[in-house]
Amino acid sequence: MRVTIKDIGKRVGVTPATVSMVINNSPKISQRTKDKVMQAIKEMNYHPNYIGRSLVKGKTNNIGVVASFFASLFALESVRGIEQSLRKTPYNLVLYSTRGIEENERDMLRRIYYERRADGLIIISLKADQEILDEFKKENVPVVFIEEIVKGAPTVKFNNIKGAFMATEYLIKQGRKEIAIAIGDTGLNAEERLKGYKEALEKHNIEFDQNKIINVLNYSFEEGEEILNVILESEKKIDAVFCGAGDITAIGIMDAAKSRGVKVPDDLAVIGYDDIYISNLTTPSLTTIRQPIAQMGMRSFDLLMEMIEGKAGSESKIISFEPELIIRGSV
Amino acid sequence: MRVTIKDIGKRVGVTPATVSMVINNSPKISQRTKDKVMQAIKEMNYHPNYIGRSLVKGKTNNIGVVASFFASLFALESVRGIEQSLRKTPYNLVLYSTRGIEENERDMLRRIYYERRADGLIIISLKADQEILDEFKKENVPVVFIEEIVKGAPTVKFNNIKGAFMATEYLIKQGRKEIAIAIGDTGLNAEERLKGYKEALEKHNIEFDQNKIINVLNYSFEEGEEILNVILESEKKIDAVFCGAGDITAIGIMDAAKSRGVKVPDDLAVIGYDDIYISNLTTPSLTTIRQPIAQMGMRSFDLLMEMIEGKAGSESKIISFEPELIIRGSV
DNA sequence: TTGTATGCGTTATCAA
DNA sequence: TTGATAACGCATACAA
Repeated sequence: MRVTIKDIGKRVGVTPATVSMVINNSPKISQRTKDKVMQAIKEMNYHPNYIGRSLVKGKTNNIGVVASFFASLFALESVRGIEQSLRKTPYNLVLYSTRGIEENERDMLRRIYYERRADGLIIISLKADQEILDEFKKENVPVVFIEEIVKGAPTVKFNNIKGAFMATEYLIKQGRKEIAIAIGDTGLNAEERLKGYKEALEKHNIEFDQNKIINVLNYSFEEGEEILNVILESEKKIDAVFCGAGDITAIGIMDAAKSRGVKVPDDLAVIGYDDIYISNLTTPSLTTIRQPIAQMGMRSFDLLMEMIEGKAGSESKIISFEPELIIRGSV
Repeated sequence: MRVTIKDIGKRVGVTPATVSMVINNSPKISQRTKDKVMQAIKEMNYHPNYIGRSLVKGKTNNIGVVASFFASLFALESVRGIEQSLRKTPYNLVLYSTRGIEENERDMLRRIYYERRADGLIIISLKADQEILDEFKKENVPVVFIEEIVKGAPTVKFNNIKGAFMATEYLIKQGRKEIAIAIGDTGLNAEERLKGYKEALEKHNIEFDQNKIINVLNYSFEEGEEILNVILESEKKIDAVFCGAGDITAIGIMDAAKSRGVKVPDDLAVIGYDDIYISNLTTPSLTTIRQPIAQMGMRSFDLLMEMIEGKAGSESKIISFEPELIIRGSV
């Protein structure tokens, strides 16, 4: 059987309550009893049972991280950052995957919430409806969102507008005139990056051309080839592409260019988004926008801690992380 | 306040015990009571409290994953695989990082164990001493190891001997005679890969030459340059290198070769280990050994489930995953 | 078929 | 300074 405070109490000749007070460093226990109890704890190799403690305290010391999958670079990098911050605290990380099923999200969040599985939640790239958020608030379960903006809770996210702006402006400053953008057509990120692209054009008095938007669907390496085809078949001679869809697709574009005899960056400048590891190793290496994902994960955890400790409110606010332009060989 | 079985009981006019039995689908409850209770559960939006349930059941429905860090490709890929298998089950994943502090490992494992934090443990690339393992057994907490072999518990790992053998033999069959191996000098993996390398040489009657072992320290891209230097300065003219230290270093070797005017594969054949994403995208693309890390994560979780359900014993055994030779352009 | 009583391991309140 | 007792939410053995 496990050793409990009862056993310790019996051994020392005090009640479990006293043992508990010793464990919790109550100031009103005599040094003598303290010593005796501590001694017994060591000798009997006692460790407090988390479950019992949680039940009476109403606190799990768990932080839940919810995402549709833990498979993407983004989700795993976020987890990495969160874990890094969490090391300073007594909290543990519990991963909840909604298995990519959208209807699951509501259920999942509800369950975590009502079943008392976590003291706070970090929700990665998931939408949550107002109703659930209100429930969470009632019970004081703090929530931080990553990348998705929901009214009534803080969001930690990247400044995509600025990232796209920097990329586009850099292309312009390098003398490119006909700049295409390859970007997904759904989601806040794509929207913002398109906005940044437009803003850069506007600032430099280049007219925005709807035809220069190339729609990206699955963000794959293979899709780079299709994108290159669109570029080559374009009416205007495109001399640069900002691939807001990410480095993987950008590298796909470069790869397709190579086999089609299109020289990067001379014939076509390419700039990516993400700065994944490989981007430094391609030929030419990829100029791109770096997002400090892990850092953002850390910040979201820190914020959640502040909320749990009551140092920060749970009102809507956006904490924005600034991207960085990494200049390499593809522009 | 939260809704508990007490509240449900009051509402319906039964005792909490009855409600509990309904929730747990006891066959000896009349359909009428069942219906009424279920109705109330819905209306009052009741969800069972996990903590309470865990306390009485002695079961947390949590699976702990312990690693020194959750930062490496290997650890995160494993988590990904584990999570994938876990989706079919009611279990949740709790991540425990030992923060890279070796003394922490013991403490960490002990705490998880005694504090009843998890029903089972998957330990990634960590050594655990016999003593702790014996404790775990006493309390019936099943443990599965990934990559590290410990007496008294099953291990899921890759067949490194075979992987190295395949790589080396492929080089031999391509007509290479002077084959170097770049490999770390500590750890089971390095040991096994070196063994596979030797076995391939032996099979093809090539004498093993101690001088062809190139010691790798930090598995970095940059280290590739040093390795190439060793190769070029070698007495015998080396015409191939099996980089058992991994693809990143292998790509570093190729990169250094390019800037030194050494042609891959003509002057020097290079073969890596891991098949990371980028290996398909270098010029030339890297021939390498692929390990299905995520799959292995899945298997380790499945095995743990079998142990928890009593379908599998917890005795020492090794489940080995076979690597795959991915032939590309660098050999 | 349902109710009563008890216990899981801990903490907190009140008395002594 | 310590002990007795109740409580957290739930499940189960036994009684009714």
